[in-house]
Amino acid sequence: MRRARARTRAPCGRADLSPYRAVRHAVWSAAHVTWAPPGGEMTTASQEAGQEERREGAPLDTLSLDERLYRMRHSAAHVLAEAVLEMFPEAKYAFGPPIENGFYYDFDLPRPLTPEDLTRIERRMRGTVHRDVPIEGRWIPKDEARAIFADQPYKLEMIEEIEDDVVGFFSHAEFDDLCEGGHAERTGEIGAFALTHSAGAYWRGDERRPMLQRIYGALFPTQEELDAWLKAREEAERRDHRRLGRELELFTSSDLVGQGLPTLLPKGATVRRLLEDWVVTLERRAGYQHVYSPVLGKVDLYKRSGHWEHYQEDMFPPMQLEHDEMVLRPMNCPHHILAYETQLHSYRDLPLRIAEFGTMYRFERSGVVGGLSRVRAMSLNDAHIFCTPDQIKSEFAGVMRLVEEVYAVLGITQYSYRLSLRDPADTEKYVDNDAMWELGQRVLREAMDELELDYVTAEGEAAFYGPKLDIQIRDMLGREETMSTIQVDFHLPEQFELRYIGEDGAEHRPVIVHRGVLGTAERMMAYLIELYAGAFPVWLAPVQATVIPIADRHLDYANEVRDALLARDLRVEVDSGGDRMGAKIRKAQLQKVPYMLVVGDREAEANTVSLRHRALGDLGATPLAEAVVRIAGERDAKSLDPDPETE
RNA sequence: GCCGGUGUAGCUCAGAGGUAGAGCAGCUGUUUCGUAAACAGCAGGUCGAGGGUUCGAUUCCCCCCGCCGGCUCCA
Repeated sequence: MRRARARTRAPCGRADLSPYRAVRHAVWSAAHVTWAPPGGEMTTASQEAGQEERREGAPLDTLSLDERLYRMRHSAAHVLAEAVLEMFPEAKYAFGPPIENGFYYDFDLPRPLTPEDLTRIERRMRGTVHRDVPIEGRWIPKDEARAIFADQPYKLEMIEEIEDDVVGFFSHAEFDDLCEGGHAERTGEIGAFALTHSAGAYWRGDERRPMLQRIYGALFPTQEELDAWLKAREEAERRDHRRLGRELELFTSSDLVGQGLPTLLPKGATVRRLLEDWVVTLERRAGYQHVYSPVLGKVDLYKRSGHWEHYQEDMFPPMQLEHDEMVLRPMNCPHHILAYETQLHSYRDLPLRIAEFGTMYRFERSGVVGGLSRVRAMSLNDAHIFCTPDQIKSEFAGVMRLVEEVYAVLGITQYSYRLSLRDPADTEKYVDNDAMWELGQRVLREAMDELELDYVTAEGEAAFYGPKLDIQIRDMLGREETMSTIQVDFHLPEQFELRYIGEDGAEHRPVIVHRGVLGTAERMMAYLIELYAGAFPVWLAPVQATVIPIADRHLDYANEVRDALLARDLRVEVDSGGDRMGAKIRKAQLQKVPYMLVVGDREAEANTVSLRHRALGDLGATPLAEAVVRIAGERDAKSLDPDPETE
């Protein structure tokens, strides 16, 4: 198995593309996403470059690289920078790597860019591509680099951070860049590209440093591939859960309520309740016990748990009551700990699994909230497993089984594992206890290895109290989010002085495994809306069937059909409006109702329905009883649609 | 929170320094129809909030708020 943790050096001066991030892209590319480069997994060019002779005058040759796309995208970033520098001679250029579907470059510019600027920049870039000039690289001494980039503060900063005596240098035409390569040989080999948008980005990804302007471009070897990607992106935008949420009447939000506080409408509430009931059932079978705990509590509780010290910034500010300061809970671990503490436990009680589907409140920064995937009131499918240290691995495996079952039923196939570790240097964010972290991280690694699962590691992504294994999914636009998470915690048991009586009659400290399967109901719904493009499988569909009477005289029979479905506990509506049948079908199609039951004279006569499926179309005359069995059967089997992609 | 964009009817969007328009949805009427949109009429907006410039602002300027794209953060 692959422990995907390679040392990578970022191009154009190894700035803010963290090793983890570079590798993460590689894993996604290889395992899940749209392209796999000729060599299979995307080895970054700089890994190869690192094996070359680093001395002054040595050719910085990348011909051996079998990474054409990487090189095309990287060179396109250089061509972009060249165009921007021509248009804005006073511009400072910072960092410009190839990324998954293209490239970007960061600039410090005298004024904000407009869409027209992008058009002009793009035109200039095409000129450079057309001129087909050679791109050349070599190693140069640091002093020479300092002279070349004398008026480029960002480049100078990068030069100073390079430990070698020589630095990579690439140029084409009049354009120079500090860069360790992975480039096309000539600008004519760059392929088909388009500048997509510009956005702000902090220098070095650090919010205390200047905000630069980042220009993003998409690039593929051929125009056909680029067009296909642009088209796919447009389609992805059409299944944005925020858009579908409105169109399908799933949820709404209002600035009268506040940012990040959406309201689930009846149809969305139906979906959530079904998901929730189902997962609670699975958890009960897996030995979890469910509790309810309050959303408001004294700040002292969170001081004891450590949340206050480490998490205060992310909590809603406290409210002052008569004698106490109260806060909205950001997590419910302390409550579950209190549930554990109501009894003195024997080792025979363990593992004890306390679960709750409750809402947490987190004061997310205003720029990040949106839709259902990033909210300030989130309903966690949370549980805390109190166990002995030697039960951690089997509990971990049990959670993974649960996650896999849930994902399989929902049809979630594109996800990756991320082992989130602490950043040892960050004692502010993380509980300061080296031994505890080492142990927790080792246990998680071992557990993953035993399950033979591939993962990437991410330093600085852990919870404040312990390391975690996150399961990452991507939304339709490729943005990555954590869905499920499993966390090992030696800290909270210590804080609350938890204990159990062991076989030896002595007191021992239990371990807590925190875990979320759905993550949050909100984020899971956002994801599923996009995954299904709003066409929920029958078991989750807010309306499972619409009965469509052809004319008013068929209303009585339509109601009979409805009642037959209701008798099997199906969610059914009769469209008794004045529209023609075609319009009623269209309405039901647009609402993504799985089944339409058209009834007219023939059907009323023969006690049949004319069955239509939203994806399969007209299925023809079907005896009413048969139609009911079919729909109820699909519901009970939690079947996925034949092919949601093609809808 | 930061950078940029943006905010006109329930939704999607036009418009212009002289107090606004379309399509869909809604309502009413006519039509009773066979697998993705029948026809007609009606109604619907302090043009995101506040301030300023102006004889006059929804339009120009400032500030605030929301939304969108990123960054940072994160379930």
